Amino acid sequence: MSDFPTKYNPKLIEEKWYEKWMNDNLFHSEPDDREPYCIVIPPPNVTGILHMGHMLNNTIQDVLVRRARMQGKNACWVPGTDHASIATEAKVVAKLKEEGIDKKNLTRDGFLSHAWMWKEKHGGIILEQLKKLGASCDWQRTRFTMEDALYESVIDVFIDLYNKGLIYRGIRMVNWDPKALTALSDEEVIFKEQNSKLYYLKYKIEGEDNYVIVATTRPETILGDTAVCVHPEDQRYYSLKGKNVIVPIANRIVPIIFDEYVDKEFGTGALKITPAHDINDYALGIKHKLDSIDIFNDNGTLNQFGLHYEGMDRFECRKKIVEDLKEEDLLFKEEDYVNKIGCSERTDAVIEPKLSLQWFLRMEDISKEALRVVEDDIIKFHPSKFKNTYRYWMENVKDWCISRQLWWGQRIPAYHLPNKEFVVAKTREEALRLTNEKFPNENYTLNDLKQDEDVLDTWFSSWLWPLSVFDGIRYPENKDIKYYYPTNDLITAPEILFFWVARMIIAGLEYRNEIPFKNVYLTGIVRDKQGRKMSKSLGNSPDPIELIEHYGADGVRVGMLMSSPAGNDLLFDQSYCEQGRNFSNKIWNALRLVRGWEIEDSPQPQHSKIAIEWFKAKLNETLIELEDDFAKYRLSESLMKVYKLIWDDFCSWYLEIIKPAYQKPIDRETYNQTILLFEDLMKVLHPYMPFLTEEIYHILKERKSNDYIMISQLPISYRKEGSIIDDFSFVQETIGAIRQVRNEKNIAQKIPLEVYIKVSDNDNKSFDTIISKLCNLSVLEYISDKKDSTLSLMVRTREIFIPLSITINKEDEIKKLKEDLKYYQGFKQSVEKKLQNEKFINSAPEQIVFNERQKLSDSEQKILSLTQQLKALE
RNA sequence: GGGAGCAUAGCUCAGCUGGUUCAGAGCACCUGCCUUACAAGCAGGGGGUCACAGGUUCGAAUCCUGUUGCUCCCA
Repeated sequence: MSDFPTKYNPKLIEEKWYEKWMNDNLFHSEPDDREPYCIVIPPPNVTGILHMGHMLNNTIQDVLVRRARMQGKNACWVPGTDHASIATEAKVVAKLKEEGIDKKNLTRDGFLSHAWMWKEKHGGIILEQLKKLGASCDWQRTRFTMEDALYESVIDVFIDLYNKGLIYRGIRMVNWDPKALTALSDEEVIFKEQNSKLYYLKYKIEGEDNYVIVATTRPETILGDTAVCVHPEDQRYYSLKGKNVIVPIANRIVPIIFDEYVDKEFGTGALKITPAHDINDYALGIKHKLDSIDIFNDNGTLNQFGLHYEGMDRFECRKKIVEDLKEEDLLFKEEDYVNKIGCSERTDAVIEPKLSLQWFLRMEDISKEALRVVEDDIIKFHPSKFKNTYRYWMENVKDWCISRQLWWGQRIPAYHLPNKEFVVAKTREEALRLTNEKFPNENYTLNDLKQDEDVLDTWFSSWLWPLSVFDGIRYPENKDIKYYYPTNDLITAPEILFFWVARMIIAGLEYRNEIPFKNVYLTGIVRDKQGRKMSKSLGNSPDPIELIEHYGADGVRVGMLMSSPAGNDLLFDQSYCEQGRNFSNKIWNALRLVRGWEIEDSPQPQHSKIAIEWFKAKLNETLIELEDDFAKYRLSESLMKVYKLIWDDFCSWYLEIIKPAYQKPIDRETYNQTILLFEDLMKVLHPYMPFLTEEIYHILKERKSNDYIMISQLPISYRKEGSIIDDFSFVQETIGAIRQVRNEKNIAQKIPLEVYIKVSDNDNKSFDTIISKLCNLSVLEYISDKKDSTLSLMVRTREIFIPLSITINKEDEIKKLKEDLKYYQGFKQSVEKKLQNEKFINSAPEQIVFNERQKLSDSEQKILSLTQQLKALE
């Protein structure tokens, strides 16, 4: 006992076991003839550090993987990171800047070597932190989206899709990040509410003294205006048909066009059209064949079309142009206005819609099958409500802009030729061959080929993740991909349902004609107690590593799981971790109790025998319920069931029953059985609390050096039979009722009580020794008559009498009995009413009617006995 | 503006195809206990017009309609 402190200390234990598991290579998986169970990790960003979202996400994955492993499956959890082109490039640029190096002065290769150095130094942080959490990833399979095999896979896919005619190059309005100097996808733009101003500008009508007033939030873009648009049915502007207006400051003459797109209610009902700088204007520009004047440089300053504002930043220019407009009396008025502004997810710069030449993937056709497999539940979403969101996106899918104007990423394998044409090929040599095939008369040489400067969107790597981690793109017949693919479960956040999940489904179907995973478990967002999203800027996120230090990884895992029913946001509070830690301690102390017993070869007491029988049934019942919970991905409920099985059923009931008197030995049979039950409990708990359970597993018994709980088999459930669980719950109610008497009458546990039970036809006396033991009874007898001057109580329909040495308050007892009587009389009446209703008798199922009859007879019996008790008292 | 979802105890949530698992769990709270595994504990207890208003039904937290409030997604 001296080796076992009263408080469980996770620190050393967790380090010890993780190291042993690693040394014995228990996380590693190779294809064999067992059923595979595979999860690929959602690759965390290589720039990141572990946050609470990762903790939740990876705890769930580890629970699923560990459980599968203990079910005898060949479990494989593939870890890795993605290269996060924009975020990483931004970090590297910033770091170089600190060192006085400007990216512009570096060559592409020079910059990339800095980026790789940065990656080597910082890229593995999250993965190392996951080890502290207990994650049983197959670290030998760790992948990175920029490593050679995965890089090549991305390039192969690009070439293949290009050759299939699915990738094209085109001018489009893209979301331009003027800080990162790259295009962003729609999903990388965050709309934020902002207080701004609505300016009302005067556009003079050509040849008249009149003007049209146009409202805009972006007066600086007037320099790119090529029309003013009004609604064709707007009476205010009927007279303007066929006329032109003069753009203020630019003094350009532009037409007034009519289109139903315009909202008559907004502003003045007249809209300025700037096709180069607004997505809607762009569409109108095409429709009405307007010119498109781009007034910005890539970095958000004005170009030569910005006239005398050239070189000025767009926001500076806005201020200046408003002043100038005022001066020229072209500003009619300005008013406060709240609108939503698109900002870069990574750099927070205000997005500039910009026309540019980009690479796109045609999405419409390849999305169809990906929608169907989710609609038909071939891939199941948990919770299923996300099917709606998925459908909406897939039915309105837009072409995917896959190029980024960066260096850190897979460089687009397209080679531009002096004749403005290009070829797509894996190598420069191959490109030249293609070129000469295509343009045999030009006699181009290698020096004429210029590779595209852009890299591919990071998601264009991640969408291959379930394939590329097994090298399934380059070698589709290799044994890993054939064995592990399709993977089983994907655990991720709903925010990236489209970014990532949908695209993985598309890629899987395209390249293996098979779904990439069977289930998608969508976790909630981790929020603080006030419901705010946890973020670095708010500083409301606890440091996960500190949490682990404080509560133990097991405690934190329990805390995360307890607070997170599937798909719900999780209002995280450290008290959940505290609950997890307390649970560790509870189990630890149960171990201390059991290990402290001295064993003796004596006959097994009856109460222990029954307790073992009951607890086995209870364990079995829980195993069955857990199977159902896991089938439905209800992890927090499953954990709660194990929690209660251990805390309530095992500790509070089972151990209290079999516990020998102080300093008395326990019989060998009960002891052995208890060790086995304890071991089973630890196995069931292991997926949730891997460290504590491994430790206890080894304290319960001497083990061989290669015997670990993490690779043991989960207890297997059998068909439920017998009524011991129901019988025992009646016993629990009885004990509870007697304890309540003790509590109310303030009788200490050490004072023995006498209890008399009124005989009935179906008394089951086999649990009586348990009642006597747990209630500390000196007498437990069955009597045929009621006992006078005793306290009486009812458990279900059984009457119990307890003689008390202290005087009982007659008045109180009568009052209580009368209240009970009134309740049961009312209850009986309502049941009778139901039974007298012919429609009920005719239309309700037989079982329901039978139940009602049962209720009636039970209540009658209660009323009878209550009446008798009252009579005896009065 | 379009779409989706949610509303049950102080908090976080279960509650399946309407009917004894029908009002439940954990935490928090209250009372009494330092009982010899555990005060990070033990025993017991209180607490909800199931958002509101209608409807369907023999019967509604559960199905339908509307109202209110909140959340998310898209524009």
